[in-house]
Amino acid sequence: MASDQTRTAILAAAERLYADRGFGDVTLRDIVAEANVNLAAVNYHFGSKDELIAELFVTRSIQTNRERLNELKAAEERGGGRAAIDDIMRALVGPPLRGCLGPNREGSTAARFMIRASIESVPPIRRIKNREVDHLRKFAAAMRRALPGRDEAELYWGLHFALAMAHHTIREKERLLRLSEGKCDLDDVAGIIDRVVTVSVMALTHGEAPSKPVVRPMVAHGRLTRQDL
Amino acid sequence: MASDQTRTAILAAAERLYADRGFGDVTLRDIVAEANVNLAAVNYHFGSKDELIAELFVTRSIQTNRERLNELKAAEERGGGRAAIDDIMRALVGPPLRGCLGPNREGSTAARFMIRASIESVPPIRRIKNREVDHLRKFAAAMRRALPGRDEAELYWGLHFALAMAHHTIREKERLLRLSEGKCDLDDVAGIIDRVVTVSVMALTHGEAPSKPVVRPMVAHGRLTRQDL
DNA sequence: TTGCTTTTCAAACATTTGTATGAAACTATC
DNA sequence: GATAGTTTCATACAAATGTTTGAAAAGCAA
Repeated sequence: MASDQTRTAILAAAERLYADRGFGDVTLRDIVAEANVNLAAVNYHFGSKDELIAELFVTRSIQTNRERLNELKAAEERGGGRAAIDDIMRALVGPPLRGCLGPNREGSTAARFMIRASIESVPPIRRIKNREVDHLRKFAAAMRRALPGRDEAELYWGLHFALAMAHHTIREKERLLRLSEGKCDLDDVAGIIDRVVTVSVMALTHGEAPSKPVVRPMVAHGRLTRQDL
Repeated sequence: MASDQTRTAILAAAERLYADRGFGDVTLRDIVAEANVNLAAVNYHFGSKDELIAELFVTRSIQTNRERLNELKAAEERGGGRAAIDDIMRALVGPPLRGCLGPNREGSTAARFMIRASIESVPPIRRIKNREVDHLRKFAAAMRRALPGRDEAELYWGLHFALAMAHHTIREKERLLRLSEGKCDLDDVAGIIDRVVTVSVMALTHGEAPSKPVVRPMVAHGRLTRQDL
């Protein structure tokens, strides 16, 4: 078996170009030029352009999903089989937020690619995203265990809003930065995660005390804290 | 001056096709065929394909923005110059949610077009969305008056999260429906607006009592209510 | 009608695009 | 080192697409 350095070079070049210029503006010829390989190599190694994009996206998605499930599992073990709702939401929104935001990730091609994939929406990526429902069901199940007796629809709305805040922050971070004239610190990823988790849990428990205080103890700037009850 | 029925026919056909099949799958030839006009008519009347898309989107955007500002103005008059935070958030998320969701809007081309524009993201639409910041500043100003002394960043985060929940609900309504197996009622627009407003206000006031109870008094299914403090 | 502007039309343009082909180069196994 | 399988390469293909053109048609004012 030959070294698949051509395959790898194509993947790296494609991810970089898509991240920088978007899916609409990058052609296969751009990619092979960047990767210094022949035009036909893409179809030889991946079958088609769409399959190349799909492979890029599933790779990163699997990464995020694995981190999510790891965090969920850890939280469940910590809680003796039943994770606290805070930790569940944190496991849900933490990985994608950490993966896409933050100053350290500034130059990360993977991060910029995932942001791009969240802004633009091309058919191969949409197809993969549609399969995400099965993955989310695991979180719905954990939430059901954490908040037994709670109306099912409420759980789904809470899950939905948590993803809304996380994804919208990733997708619209430039606009939020511009709107707030820099007052919102998009580099403080931990603080953002706390924010999203806190609001999600508030939405789910509608104001009741959470099962326990939010885990992360301190953040530099004034972020949301629970001061009710 | 001739009747611009050709212009109008193109706009209608384009909006319908884009709404149904997305921006990526619809060509100028599809549009002119649907409108029963000549291919060159698009460039004659609009200059380019992108300008046609832009005109479609600005028309609908202006509609939403006007409704928002009307609601905001009404709320400010009700409050003697200072609108309650609930009403501000409601003015922000109500119009787009009402415009895109609900069973009555099922067949509305405008609604489906705006949903599509929120899912796919093409350059001409992105350009227009970037100008939306000025519009949002008016809401930020109203929020500042409603919650004086509050940290500026907190206000922007609340605004950001409100938009996140509203837009994400519009954009991912099919997925939420599938994930919840129909348990989340996407046709109950008023209930959804209440939900988003309630959570947004909770995020902004982090658990404190709101300036007044949420306006809408009753909804059929069990939705979020404030029971804290 | 005459003359001028606006609008429509068929046709062609000029690229751009992803994909396919068939030969050449390379690699590894016997 | 011959052979079979794999990979690379230059090139061609074929189709789609937004845009342009120049003439014909339609409107309209005098």
